Amino acid sequence: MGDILKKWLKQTKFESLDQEVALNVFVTSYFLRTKHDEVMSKYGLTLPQYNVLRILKGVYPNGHPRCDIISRMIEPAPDVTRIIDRLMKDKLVERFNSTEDKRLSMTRITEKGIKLLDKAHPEVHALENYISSTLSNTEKKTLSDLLEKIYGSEVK
Amino acid sequence: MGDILKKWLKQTKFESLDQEVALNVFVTSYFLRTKHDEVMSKYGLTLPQYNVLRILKGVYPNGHPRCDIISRMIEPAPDVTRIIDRLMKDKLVERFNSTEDKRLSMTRITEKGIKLLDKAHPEVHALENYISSTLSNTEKKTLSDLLEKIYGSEVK
DNA sequence: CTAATTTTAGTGTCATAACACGTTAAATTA
DNA sequence: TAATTTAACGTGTTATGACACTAAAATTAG
Repeated sequence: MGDILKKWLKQTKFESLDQEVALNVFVTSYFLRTKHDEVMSKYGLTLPQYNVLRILKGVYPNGHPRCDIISRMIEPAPDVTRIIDRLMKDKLVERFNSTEDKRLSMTRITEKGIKLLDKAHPEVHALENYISSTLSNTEKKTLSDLLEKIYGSEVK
Repeated sequence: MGDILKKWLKQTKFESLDQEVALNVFVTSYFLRTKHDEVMSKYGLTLPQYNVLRILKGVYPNGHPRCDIISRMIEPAPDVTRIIDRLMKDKLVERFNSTEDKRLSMTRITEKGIKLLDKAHPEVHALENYISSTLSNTEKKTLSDLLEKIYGSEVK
């Protein structure tokens, strides 16, 4: 029980089962995040940049106001303005103003941005499928259910 | 299935079950990390700082060389030197040189550092127990096992 | 219909993180 | 034993993140 986690952290024991679960979530997340990050950096993207592009691709050819982008991110970043600035510099997204609500700064992914995502897609997919090699379908569903229980109480 | 995750990300569907699991790990991690971070900031600590202190407390009254600290961290930080610098400034840790291996820069937690951890401990504990309210003991073990399967293949 | 409040973005500043390089000491090899 | 390789740190630089503040537009309250 927990031998793999112990090896990772080079610890011999944990304070509680709850601590062990929490640590396992952190370590797994770090593990997958790092792998994901390595893939994206091959395409010149940081993880937050990739996430913004992914969100924008979902509504293409429409755009999203900044606030919407933040609320859809896995890890909401306070500094989306500058993330978009950098994506703009690479011409992966473009900005335009909403006519209905003049406060809104809309961002749309460009053709170039979509092409980049498409190019990276197989590798991202392969990474997600990496999980396949270790878990059965039933296990994946169980895992998802258990994780959702943890943060579910605070999702409205 | 996955309704909670869909709400969090304001998405209506996922590409695959594997993607869903990965996203769930990320979201759960973000959720717990943020809560953890909020607790630690009350005590003037960042998450990496807390982790370094926690590791050093484990070997007190001995110290650890920098490289050992990194390898025991949940999220190995490349910049541990400066993290330690800041902890030094607050007199929460102290440095000394190893006599056996003169390359090693050893760090030891101070009394003040231990006192700070002890003070924060109940709240950290409460946070870990937060998971208790949503999962049974059996579920916690299942969850830990499944998570370890994901990253286990690369732990030696 | 006006004034106060809320929402949304952007900017300036400071702290932190990431990355590459240089230095020293230990370990290994010739 | 000398030369080379490896390991461990620290530092300088650049990029990114966090946070507070400002401005503009929309919404709500009176």
